[in-house]
Amino acid sequence: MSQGVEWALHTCLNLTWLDTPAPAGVLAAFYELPPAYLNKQLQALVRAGILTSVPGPRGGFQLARAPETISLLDIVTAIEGPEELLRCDQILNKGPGSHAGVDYRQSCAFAQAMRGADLAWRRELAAKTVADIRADVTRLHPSSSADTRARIDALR
Amino acid sequence: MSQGVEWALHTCLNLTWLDTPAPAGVLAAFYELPPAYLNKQLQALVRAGILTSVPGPRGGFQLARAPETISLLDIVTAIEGPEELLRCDQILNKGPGSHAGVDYRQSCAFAQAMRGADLAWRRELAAKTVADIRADVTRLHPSSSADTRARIDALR
DNA sequence: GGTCTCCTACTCGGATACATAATGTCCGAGTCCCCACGG
DNA sequence: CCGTGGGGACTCGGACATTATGTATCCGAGTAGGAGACC
Repeated sequence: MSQGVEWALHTCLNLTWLDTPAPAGVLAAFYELPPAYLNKQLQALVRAGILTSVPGPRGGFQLARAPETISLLDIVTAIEGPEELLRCDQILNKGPGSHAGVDYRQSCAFAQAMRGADLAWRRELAAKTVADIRADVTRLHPSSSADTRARIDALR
Repeated sequence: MSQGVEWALHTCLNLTWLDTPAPAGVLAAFYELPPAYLNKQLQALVRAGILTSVPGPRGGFQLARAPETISLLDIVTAIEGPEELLRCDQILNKGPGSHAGVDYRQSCAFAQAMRGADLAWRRELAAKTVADIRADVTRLHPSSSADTRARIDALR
């Protein structure tokens, strides 16, 4: 799975502490990431409606909606795309009892099982929001909010 | 996720109908797959202890143990490797409050959440065995056993 | 002093290279089967 | 007729190309902000 997912998750969390846009360069410097490449990932989050971008000076990225409404699944699908974990190519079509017009994504027993596992995975990810993570972090490290804001301002 | 997983799943199911080894070429022709590449995937299943291979004429691959003891997870991990879906690179180490000696695979809230989803996925896959799939298929298509055996023999 | 204009610096956004892993192919080592030969 | 040895064909196994995907980079379009000139 793409490494950009991890970057996107942490960056979204960092953005929850802020109330003004932060440029991609600053967000990248936070974890010493390649700035242009993080920018690319953030663009995907913008397309998914998770972030909004403002160009020009004092511009950057910020959350498009409340952290409570952003699930981890939203971020993962924004980066990785909507395809399920195992893309079923319906090789049964090439098999012996292949009837044209049959959708083996539905009838194939393996596809059903894999889809079930895929749904379980997505259910877990959909249940956890960025706000939940922020609450967990705040509980363990109450200074995170101030620390993050300070560091962002220092890099700005 | 690698396409070889789908091939391995269906091939293992086909092998449950047989009691003699089947060569990779025959198993590949069953679904019109590239023979040498399927061979490569089957080698991984052998290394994982799911199949056994016998060389020479009348040789090929066969199940190493009862289908009831082969879970879908076994096959997936044999092909894809044991890594979890999202490999956490601990980018927090580069962050502000990074304390050396802390394993962020454990403490990072995102890593925990992703690990939970990963476990849910694996639990689903581990619960379903090749024998379960075979039972499902037999229920819907009782002729599958004879059909598969006949086709394998025809290709042999 | 206030206001308008222009210019500069800064940002995102997409088009462009590079690296890595998945996919696909090929040939060699080992093994079994079959057949011919000898007893 | 039966046992035995050798040749041939078949199989896996790993080493070698090729393609696709993820990773990384660069430059252009657009915008806000500020400096300077003019009223």
